[in-house]
Amino acid sequence: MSDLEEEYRLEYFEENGFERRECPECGAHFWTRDEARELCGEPPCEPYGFIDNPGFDEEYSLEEMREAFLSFFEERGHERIDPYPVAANRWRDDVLLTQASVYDFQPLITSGTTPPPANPLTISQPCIRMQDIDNVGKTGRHTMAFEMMAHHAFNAREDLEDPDQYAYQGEVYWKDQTVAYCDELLQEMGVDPEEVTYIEDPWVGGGNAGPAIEVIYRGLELATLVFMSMEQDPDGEFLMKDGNRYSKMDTYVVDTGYGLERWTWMSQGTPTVYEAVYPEMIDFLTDNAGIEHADEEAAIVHDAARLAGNLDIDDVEDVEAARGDIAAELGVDVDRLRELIEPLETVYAIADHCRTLAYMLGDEIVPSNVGTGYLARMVLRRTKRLCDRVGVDAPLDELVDMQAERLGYRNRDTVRDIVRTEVEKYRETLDRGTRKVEGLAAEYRERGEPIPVDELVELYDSHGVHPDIVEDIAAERGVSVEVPDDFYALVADRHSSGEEDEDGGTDQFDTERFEGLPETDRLYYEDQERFEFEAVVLDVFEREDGYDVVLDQTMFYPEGGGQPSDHGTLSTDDTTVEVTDVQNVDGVIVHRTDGDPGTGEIVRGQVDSGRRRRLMRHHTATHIVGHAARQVLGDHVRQAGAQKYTTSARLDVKHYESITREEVREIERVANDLVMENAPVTQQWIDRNDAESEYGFDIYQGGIPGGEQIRLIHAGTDTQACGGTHVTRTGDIGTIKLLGTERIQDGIVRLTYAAGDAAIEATQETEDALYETAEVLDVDPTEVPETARRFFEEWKERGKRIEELKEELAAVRAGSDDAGKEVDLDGTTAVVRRLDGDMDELRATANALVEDGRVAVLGSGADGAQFVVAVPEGVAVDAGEVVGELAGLVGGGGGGPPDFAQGGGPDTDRLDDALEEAPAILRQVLNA
RNA sequence: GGGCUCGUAGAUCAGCGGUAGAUCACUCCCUUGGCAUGGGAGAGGCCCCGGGUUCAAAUCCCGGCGAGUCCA
Repeated sequence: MSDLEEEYRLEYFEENGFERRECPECGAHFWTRDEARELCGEPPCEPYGFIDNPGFDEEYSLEEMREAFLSFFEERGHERIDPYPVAANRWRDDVLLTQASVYDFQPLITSGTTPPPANPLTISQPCIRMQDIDNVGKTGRHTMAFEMMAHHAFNAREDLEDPDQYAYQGEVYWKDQTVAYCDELLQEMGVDPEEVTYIEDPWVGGGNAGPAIEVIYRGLELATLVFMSMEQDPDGEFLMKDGNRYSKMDTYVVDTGYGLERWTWMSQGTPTVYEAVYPEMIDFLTDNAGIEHADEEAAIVHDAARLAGNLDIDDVEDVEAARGDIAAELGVDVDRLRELIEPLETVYAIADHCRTLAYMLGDEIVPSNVGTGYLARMVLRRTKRLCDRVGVDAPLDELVDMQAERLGYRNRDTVRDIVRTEVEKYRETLDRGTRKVEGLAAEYRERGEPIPVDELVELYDSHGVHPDIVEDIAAERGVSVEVPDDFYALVADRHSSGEEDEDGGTDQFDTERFEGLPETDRLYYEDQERFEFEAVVLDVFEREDGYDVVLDQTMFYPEGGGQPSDHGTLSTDDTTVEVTDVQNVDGVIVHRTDGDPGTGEIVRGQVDSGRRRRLMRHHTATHIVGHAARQVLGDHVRQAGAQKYTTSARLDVKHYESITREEVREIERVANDLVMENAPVTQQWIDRNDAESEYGFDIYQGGIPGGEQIRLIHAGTDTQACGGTHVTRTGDIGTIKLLGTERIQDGIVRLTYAAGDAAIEATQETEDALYETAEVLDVDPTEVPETARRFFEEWKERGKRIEELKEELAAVRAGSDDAGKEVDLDGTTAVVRRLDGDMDELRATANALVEDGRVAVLGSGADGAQFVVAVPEGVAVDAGEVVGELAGLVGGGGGGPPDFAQGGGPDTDRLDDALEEAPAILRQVLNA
């Protein structure tokens, strides 16, 4: 076991007169040139030393600092790399957002599977950390959006037996050079090297670990230098702070992080980081919200911010606790201080949130109720709330656009459109919620009770209404609300009730069996128009209901990329077996068959070409529909999933609104234009980094493949990384017919379409339905809508007329005395009558009789035996009881309120008997 | 990916096994010199769709479609 101490004994430290010290306050070990230094330099051991006293020779804006950093490393042999999107889920599925520059290179590059885009490289990577959201604006130093400036070097051990197993070889540079660069950069900024401390602080994360150094200057952590070189290993030599053991890896990576905002802040020495990073926006917002401070007030605010920076505040509770101390020190009342500072804190948060939104939406995240889209929506709504609270009335899309412009995004119109759409949606949600709360408030005021907690939870969880909003609205109506401290825990409880289902991925292929076999040669990439081949049977595995056949090469496409597998046959001279499924198991292609062709045999393979051609058309059509949708709806349209069949295909795309009929027609038109262009569809194997730099991240519509070489499909101007089989020219698709759109979740729209003969079939089906309808209506197909409308209107008219006639009929019946039996009940007349109509007629007749002041007992045998009993006001007969008795006689039941009841039963034969009994039942009930 | 809520008149919603309702908007009449308003009358419903349970379903159950919301 080792505690890594050796790892920090750098030659650079030795040669430059550094000494290793232990901080008496916090116990951390650190390196310094200053012989007199005792403390590590980091808060809380030491306060900030740069507020009102900038730490660099010159002031830098955000943009200037970014440029200074990147060119510094460029001049020292690093290639400058464009930043990656903040939506990290685009290239990895374990996280949603980019939170550090090294995220760009995980996991494929850090593990050595894929070469880096350059080595060494430098980058300024936008990052978003949602976990700091509550602190933003308040602590003076937390931001949700930030850029992590970095230089990275990817190294592999030089003593490896097989260096080519990794995508990069040898050492570029390691710890000494990394610290030397950092030191040099600081000095170039005008920093006195005696003031800098390098604190030992081992790093652990995501299964990797390594020594790391925090770079502290005037109380501010300016950089972290991480030397990622270990991986988790139960038998490892190193025990790290997470309690796990780690061992050295063959690859080791220089992972540095220099906070752009902090460097900018250091150069300006403003009280908070926000004033250094967003000066224009803060001016705009305070002006817009009408926040003005007299000189004396401004001085208080300034001093309070400076003091806050010196305190150990890392979250919101600390801020509240610290506020009292600060007020005391300034000799100001704490409430007055809060009154002065809170609006500013809100403004700071708005500026930061707008930058966050600019990154998110600029990088084409579409707000939604799932995934990164949900995070974007949350930030947006929070920002809107903050604006409302502090009185900023500038439209949110304008505020976000200010940041988007500054960050150089080109899709600003779409971003604004999305923000407007979202603000409108939020307004509707708020309106709905407000009405709901008002209703509840009225209800509970009546009862004189506070609104209970479960209603609060329901309002938040199901309707998105925050408890504070409920409190506000309820207070206006004089109803109290108690929000429990564990409110969010209660919400969480509602989510954990369901059992987690785990169906361990019923892997129908036992992958271990194929491990010893060589990867199958994939002939289907060589010629996508050939469907016959010869191959040698390498092995055959018997299964419960068939066989798994492995060949040396195959033309059969295995299921993948949303394209189902090929079907067909394998034949020897003696036998022919059917191929019903094909899967790729780590490069070994497995054919599921109904017979055993014989190991070692040479087989002729025949792919079902009709099926394959249909799948190819649908696959190429999928690329084209995606391309067309992007053109019609905007650049943010991105594939969220796709599946191809022989008769149709579907493509799920991210979009923030539902698609209109006009847009469908336009997409269809653009797609078919591409088909008619008859452009060649070509495949290209290319180095992944070349592909990315030439075509951008948008080639990864269907997910990110591994490996150094990736396969691109070019269809006209559309380029995508894709492993599927495609037609040779777009014209081979024949035609593309959109069959429908459907919103499968908020922010994702599904397009369903058919290509080629499948398109014709689908169209014919639709036409058949129309023609058949036209025939039934006996009109021309073009007149169907008008006729249907007319028929529907007439149908409604008739329904109403029938109702009226029934009423009239009932009145007439009630007035006539030719049928039925009259019974006297203590002076009230009861009419017992059989009347074979439906329930409506019985009810109407009964009502008419009641109008006359008579009790009605009506029975019908029209649909089973049915009764209606109605009683005028003031007569002591319970209609429900009477019906209950009568219905019992026909084998059913019934009931209702005392003045009007219905019932019935299946024994129609006994209806008359039951009516015979009615007078007796009436008297019995009357006497009861 | 999971949880929860909601689809009833043009709009907002109530009703939650037993005769489909309220408010606003709409039409007409009255009050007024006119308007705001006030009084009265009327029209307007495949109670989202499809199954099931029941004597009886807007109401309960299942499935679908549509919308909203919270969490990972």
